[in-house]
Amino acid sequence: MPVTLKELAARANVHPSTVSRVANNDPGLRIAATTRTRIEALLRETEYRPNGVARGLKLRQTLVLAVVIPDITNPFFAALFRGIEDGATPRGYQVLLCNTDGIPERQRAHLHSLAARRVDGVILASTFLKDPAVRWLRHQRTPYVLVNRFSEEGVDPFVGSDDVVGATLATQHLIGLGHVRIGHLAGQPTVSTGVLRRKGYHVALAEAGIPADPDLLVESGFVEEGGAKAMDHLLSLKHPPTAIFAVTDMTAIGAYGAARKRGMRIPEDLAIVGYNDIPLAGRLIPGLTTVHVPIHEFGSVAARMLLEQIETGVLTPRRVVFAPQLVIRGSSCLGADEQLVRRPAPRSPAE
Amino acid sequence: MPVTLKELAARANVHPSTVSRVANNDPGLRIAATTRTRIEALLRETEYRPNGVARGLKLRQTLVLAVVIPDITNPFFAALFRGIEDGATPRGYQVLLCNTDGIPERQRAHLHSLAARRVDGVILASTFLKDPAVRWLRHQRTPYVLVNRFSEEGVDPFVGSDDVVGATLATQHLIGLGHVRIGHLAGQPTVSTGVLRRKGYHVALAEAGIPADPDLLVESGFVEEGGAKAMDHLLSLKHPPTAIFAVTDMTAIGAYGAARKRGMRIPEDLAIVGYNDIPLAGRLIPGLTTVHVPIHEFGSVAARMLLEQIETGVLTPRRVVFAPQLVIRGSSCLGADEQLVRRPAPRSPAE
DNA sequence: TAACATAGGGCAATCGTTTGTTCACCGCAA
DNA sequence: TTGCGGTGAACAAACGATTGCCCTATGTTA
Repeated sequence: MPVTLKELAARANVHPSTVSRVANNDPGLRIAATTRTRIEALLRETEYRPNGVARGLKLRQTLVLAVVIPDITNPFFAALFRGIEDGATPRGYQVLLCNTDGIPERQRAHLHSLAARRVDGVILASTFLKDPAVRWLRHQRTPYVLVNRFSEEGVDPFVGSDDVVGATLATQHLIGLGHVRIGHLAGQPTVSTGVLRRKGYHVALAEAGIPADPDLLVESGFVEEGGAKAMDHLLSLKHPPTAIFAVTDMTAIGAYGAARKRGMRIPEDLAIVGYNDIPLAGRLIPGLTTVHVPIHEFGSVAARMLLEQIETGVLTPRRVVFAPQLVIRGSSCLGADEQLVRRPAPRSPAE
Repeated sequence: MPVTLKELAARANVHPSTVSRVANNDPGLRIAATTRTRIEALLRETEYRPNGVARGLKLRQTLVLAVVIPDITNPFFAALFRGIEDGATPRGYQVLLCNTDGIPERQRAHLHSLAARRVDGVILASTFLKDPAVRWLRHQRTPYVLVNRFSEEGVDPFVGSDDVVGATLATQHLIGLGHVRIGHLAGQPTVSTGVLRRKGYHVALAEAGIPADPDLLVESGFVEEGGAKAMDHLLSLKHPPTAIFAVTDMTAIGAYGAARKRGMRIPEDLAIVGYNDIPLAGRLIPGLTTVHVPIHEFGSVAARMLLEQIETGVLTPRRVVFAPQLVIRGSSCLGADEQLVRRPAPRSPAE
């Protein structure tokens, strides 16, 4: 059992409050040098560390943050988490991780537990558009930051990338390669990234004067299996696409599988572009052309924004939006795997 | 601000303790039906949930577990974490995730914070042999379970696989394919998995009457970069190996890269076998032959063992050891990617 | 000599729950 | 009237720390 203030006080023959003040280095404390050293020796000897639970009760802060995501086995979220932890740990916070599998009920249940635990703040990366969970957080006055997806434009603290720009970049790249029948493995329209990347896809087509064939846009969701199914459907069309923009790298990986099963070569028979540039993307064969976003930085910036909120007590709906960059690899251009990177004027974190 | 017992008591015109008993459904409570319904209505209306911090202080349990691992972006640990969470959440626990990057000092720092927070238990997957951190946990009487790696044989609660058997299986497979110069990308001798897989490798060689060439065993550590470097070194030998057993799938992936840089074909010029069967292994091209272990189950079993310890208060050094299985894919045999699995009498979780 | 600083700590309330014990009241039997 | 048992709740003491205020010596100043 760890030692308590009371025990130390008894051993040093002083009042617990005195030990506490010494331990916390209370600046206004007047104390005899001998008493102080006696107490300090005791503190070191017993390796006293105040009970965090009691401290949390009194001080109304737990030094715990929570991260709510769909699934940590998705490399995107793993990298994101590292960023968050790297931002939080140096400031004395530790981080609870909650997986929801994208199920609203699980998200709700986690958030309720977290609130009961009085975590100091929450980082949410599994938000839907108009998400009631976010409204609830706002209403509870729990500090929070949304990452990657937002719930309502401009209302919540948010860090992510400019999805429209990124998707446009990706689609333009395929157009530039001469593709005309470009398919989109799309995210759900209930999620901001789904909507915005879809929009970017359409913007690029329109700018190039290519009519958008509705048959070429199919909803795949954000993970591998959905990507495989959707791709399979596209490839069974009478006029299948020659290129694909996938809403997510994981979706693109699903597409790889589906294409290969039909004996198609990438990129010769089918060019593929993803989104996020997860570490895995560069390891695929061929490498996956994708839209790079600074995932780790998403996390560390989100953590810092959250801590700022917590420490100042002000909830500004600040938005940090990174400019995405296209990373060209072999999945779109034959032989591009010597990693040529085209950067669209990397405007630094906006506003 | 969430509502407190005191406020509810005032609104219901009863004493806080009464509200508490109603909320907790105290079986020994004698109360007028009308009072009870009045309080229950209030509880529902305000969505009262007791302050977990206060509760934790009083009850001496936080309903928080902690997981200490090297790095969540390693797919092995991501899968492990999911297993743990899936085991813990249904019982009302949430889980703190701590990354150490394998640095003892960070592990120590995390464990100290966790102890101060009074987490109910710790799952450690980043243990060294004779790890002082483990001794410290034992000494603190913090419930804990070691996963994948152990610190001292038979002393700690542990869940993992039989590393010697797994490594033997992997090496025998390569021998069976006719390889004689078989290299090993080895883990550090300071870690149980490093030692035991090395041992399995030697056992298989010895059984086959193949003399172990010390030049063919190089320490690579458990992650990609080390694997690449070590592989590169092996390939620069006068008599390079024709086959490799890598201590870990990530190490094997590093080896893929190094081999490819030299223009070698897998498996024609170099056969590779890994360990763990992370999800990524099956997606590589060619698929990675590897030793399958039930990662997710490691996690859920560890969580259940930990909860049992917590709830019963007894720390039995129970060991759950799974029998590993060889999964043959294209990285060792040309054309094996139709996923043939050889199972060595899957003896179920041993004592 | 009385008033007053100052040094050196002690006191006690508080954070929000839980839980063993006590208490007031009522009806009923002796 | 007294005593007793049962109801229906209130009381109060924790859990371990923090912090504003108070108290007692001792020395200093007027």
